[in-house]
Amino acid sequence: MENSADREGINLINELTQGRELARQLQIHINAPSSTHESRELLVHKILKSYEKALNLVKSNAPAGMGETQQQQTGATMAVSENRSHPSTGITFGMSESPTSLSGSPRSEDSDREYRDQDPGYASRKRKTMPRWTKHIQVSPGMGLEGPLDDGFSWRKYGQKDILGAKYPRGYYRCTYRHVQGCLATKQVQRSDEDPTILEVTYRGRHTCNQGSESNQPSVLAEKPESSSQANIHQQVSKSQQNQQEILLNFQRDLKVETKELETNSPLFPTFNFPPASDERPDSYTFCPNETHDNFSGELSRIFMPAATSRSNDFSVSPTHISGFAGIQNSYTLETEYPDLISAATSTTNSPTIGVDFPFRQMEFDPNFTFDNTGFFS
DNA sequence: ATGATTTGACCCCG
DNA sequence: CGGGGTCAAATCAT
Repeated sequence: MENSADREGINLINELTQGRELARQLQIHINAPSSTHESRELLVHKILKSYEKALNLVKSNAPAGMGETQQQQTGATMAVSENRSHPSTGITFGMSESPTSLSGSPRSEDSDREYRDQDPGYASRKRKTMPRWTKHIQVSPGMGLEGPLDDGFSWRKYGQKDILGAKYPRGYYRCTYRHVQGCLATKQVQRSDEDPTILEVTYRGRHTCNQGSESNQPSVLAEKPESSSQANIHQQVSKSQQNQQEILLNFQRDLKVETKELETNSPLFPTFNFPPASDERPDSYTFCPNETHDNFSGELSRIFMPAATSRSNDFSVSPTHISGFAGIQNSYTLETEYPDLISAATSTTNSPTIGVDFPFRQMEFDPNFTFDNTGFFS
């Protein structure tokens, strides 16, 4: 059993380190002509969130009586003011800790209760490695696309629950093909109580069903045109999702080779960003390395820079050329809260690698997943 | 009739 | 013990 104090201390350091790194990136962004408004906003959002987390960590150790600042995704509210038909999304990618959400409460996920009976070890392990990331989706008030908004996959609602401290209930969705194809992907949709036009969509698990797998045809998805109540948006997204899934799979496969190089410094990870490509190929994966992980970046660039975008020091993000999904900017931020892995890494004598390989080896990436060019360590 | 949603109960975990 | 997540029967929609 680990003392939680150590763990929180590490997390605190991580948060602060990430905040610093994000601020640096923001600085670069400010000077970079290629930087977009959205990406900067996103960085601000992440910085704020990082500090919120850090504050929470401090508060948890501090004597009671300190004011409770509301933790909410301020920056996610970055309304894409220029176009209201362009809902914006800010995505946080995490795996063992809930992002600063409206509830603020820790979550426990057990989507596989059934399996656990037969194979507890398997189930719990699988659950722990289940990736989780959150999008903050802003929907325009007038539009009907909310709730289970169509992200290229078909979901089936299996529950709804009032969350403590949240105005609106949280909806639970699982992949429609869960039982047919054993796809364990789930998502939760929580409307922000501050701004009801913001949906916090937390995805969990990778789609193993066909809708996100290997078919590259333009119209693969939704063999089931359900959800007549909600606006069915164009679903070509899934194509790029499939692509990205493959790429990401390659990504994690290749990555574990390089992890040894990363033990040098603070556990910062490079981040990257590629917009949800409109069509078959996401044509610009932009990947932004951190200063400390150049070899990492080299490795990544090999994988993530299919085309001309090989300027590994550039932060060029082009979230503008989105299509398919009503212009939603998909920027996913990897969050690495992995206390277990950290404590494991730090306590192990012969492997000082700060769990660097964790996110890519154990995490399964989702097809509708895009990296962002901000530090994804939190 | 079939499949999705609703909704209260149940389970697990912190 | 309480909150969050899931199950599953009842209900609704197509």
